[in-house]
Amino acid sequence: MLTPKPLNSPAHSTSKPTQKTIAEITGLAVTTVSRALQGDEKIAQATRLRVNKVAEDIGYVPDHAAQRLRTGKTKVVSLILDPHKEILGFGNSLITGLAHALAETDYHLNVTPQFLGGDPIEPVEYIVRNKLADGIIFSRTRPFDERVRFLREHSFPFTTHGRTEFGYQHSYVDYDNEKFAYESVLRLMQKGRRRICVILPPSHFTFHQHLNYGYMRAIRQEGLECYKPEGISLDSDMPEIFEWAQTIARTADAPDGFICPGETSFLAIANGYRQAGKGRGRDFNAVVKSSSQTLHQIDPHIDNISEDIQEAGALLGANLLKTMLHPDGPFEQTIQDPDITFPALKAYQD
Amino acid sequence: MLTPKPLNSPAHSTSKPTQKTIAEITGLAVTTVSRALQGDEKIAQATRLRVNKVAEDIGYVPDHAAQRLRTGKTKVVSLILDPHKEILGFGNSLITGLAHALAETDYHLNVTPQFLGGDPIEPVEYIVRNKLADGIIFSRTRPFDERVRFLREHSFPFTTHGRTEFGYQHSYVDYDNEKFAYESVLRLMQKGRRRICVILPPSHFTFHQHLNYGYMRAIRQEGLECYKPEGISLDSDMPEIFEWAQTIARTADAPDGFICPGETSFLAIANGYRQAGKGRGRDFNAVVKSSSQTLHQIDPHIDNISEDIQEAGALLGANLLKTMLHPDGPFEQTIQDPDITFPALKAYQD
DNA sequence: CGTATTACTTATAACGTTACAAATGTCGGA
DNA sequence: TCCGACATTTGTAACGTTATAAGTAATACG
Repeated sequence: MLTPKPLNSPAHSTSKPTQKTIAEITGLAVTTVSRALQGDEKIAQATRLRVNKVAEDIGYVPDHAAQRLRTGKTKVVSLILDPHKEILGFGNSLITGLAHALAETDYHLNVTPQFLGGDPIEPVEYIVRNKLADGIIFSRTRPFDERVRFLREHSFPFTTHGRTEFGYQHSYVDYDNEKFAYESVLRLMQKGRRRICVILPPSHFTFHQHLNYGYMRAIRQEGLECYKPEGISLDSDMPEIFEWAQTIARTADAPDGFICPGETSFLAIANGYRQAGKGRGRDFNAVVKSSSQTLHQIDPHIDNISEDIQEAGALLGANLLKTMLHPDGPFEQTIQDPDITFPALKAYQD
Repeated sequence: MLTPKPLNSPAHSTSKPTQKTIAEITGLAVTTVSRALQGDEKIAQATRLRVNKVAEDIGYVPDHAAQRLRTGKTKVVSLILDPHKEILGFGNSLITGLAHALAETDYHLNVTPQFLGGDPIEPVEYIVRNKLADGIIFSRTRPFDERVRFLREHSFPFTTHGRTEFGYQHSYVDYDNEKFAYESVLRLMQKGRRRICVILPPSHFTFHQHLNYGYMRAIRQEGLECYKPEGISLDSDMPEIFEWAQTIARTADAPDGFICPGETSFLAIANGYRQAGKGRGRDFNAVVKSSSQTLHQIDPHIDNISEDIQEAGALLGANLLKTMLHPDGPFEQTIQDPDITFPALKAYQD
């Protein structure tokens, strides 16, 4: 597995082997070597085999910089990672899934962090201007996302995690948050809850709309009242949510059901209610969207609907690869279906 | 913020501006332009200013590929990210810290995932062979880590998260796990615990030794018995730890104190004990190493010693930058000091 | 007034690769 | 024997940048 020692012929002993080295050894022209390595059918098969053999023997590896300079292709995919607070291990899972999708290709993964409070368009512009990648992936999409507009204008391949509401099509992967919210309300009603509250992400994100719509549809259908906390969102810090929950828990018509589209918001709420002397199962229930096993360990009886982030990463990778191959569509649009399999009711009257 | 429109002179209207474009506009030679952009003192200041002005006006951005090809420098730092299970949000925090350290430089961050079960040397070899970066950062160091040996042999700049036991020096950032374990034992004793158990990482990691040494030192000093679970490690899956805890909790001399160098192991153990009818505070206590606010929400009374992963990322970045600047040392070696500030005892007899 | 020195600027070549157009050799058919 | 068609290989130039060495003009010095 270690780098093989270079051959000891005078011409190519010291420095690292290039196509020129192979050309000298085989007696072929550099052009021929290049095309043989690319698997060009116009090169005799015997030659291709010989070149590849020599290449392997001397430990030739193509120079990315040179290929990039010549072809204009970076062979890099950029993931813009923003500080998701609400989902435990979001970044890791997404990266892992994406890496799997790219593993069989010759694309590399480049992660550009989106700093908290920074303008989301910045990293995108930077990558496009400096041609740091051939394709971009980002999340926390907005209905009329500036980044989508920018990338489309520049005909730069991309895939988003989350939909937009532009008239035109683009590649995305999203989770059916509408269904998640709708089903969550029903589940909480099954448990006898009527004052059902939903924790929403900031309203400028597209998935705010989806969650809200699913929630409102169920609320109206069931004739319930609508509870949406003021000043609290999925992006609020845990202590902030905790404080709010503690306060609201002590009010007369405190919510008795919570829809938490993220794990951390649930933890803060449960803590707040506990502090106010209210217990889960007795005084309230919650449905949580989770993407790790963590909640199951905290309390095995929590109703949770899982979102497979690693799968999302893999799908994003696959969709982006297709987009880079066919930049003018058709665009792959994938919606992850929430896996609604709640345990039977009677066992969970905790 | 949008890319400025290129000038409309016939010579350089369509394609993206290069140094050649600037040369044509200013009437200078390309070489002069190049050196002016580099801030070479030998170029008249007036010229430098003029070149930079034009460069900005036409929206010139240097071509990374060309620079890389010519100079051999990639201006990339590679973080090899392995699937840490025990720390919530490890990857995100490390990346964020690292990104901050690199923000002011012209280095980019490249994340190469280490697949579960894959040979750790593989991504390192790959990066070095293909010259994908100028420096490497990795974690989960082993006492005689193959990667350290390999990188040293190839004189490739790197910084590790965790120490090794090689005779020679290299740059690293580590957490004082020895102190963490030692202080944890003392804390649990303060709470009246005597059967103190430590959850250790797999023994091939260096921080296994450090934790073990700190633990053993305290155990011997205090004349306690030593409890180390067989077949369970920090890397075990949560359900596995849960099962083990549930079983052990029912034994006669079940541990009454736990040292958890990761959040997830604590959650699984607490769950196991709970399932066996044993409560935290009453039947056992734990000291947890945590790197997020999550545990505080789950139970505000948990004794936890925090490890600042984001700071670790920033330190790793800073140390690597120094190493790349002075490849032959001196090597920056940073140890993060655990912040041992437990709440007063009486308030926490839960 | 000629030469050394300083302050700049520049021509040339190269990094490793690939696109393009052109060249070479081989073979079957007229 | 000659021609075209085919299979295969090759020379040249270029991608955008920078290192090297060499150039020019102006100034200082004796």
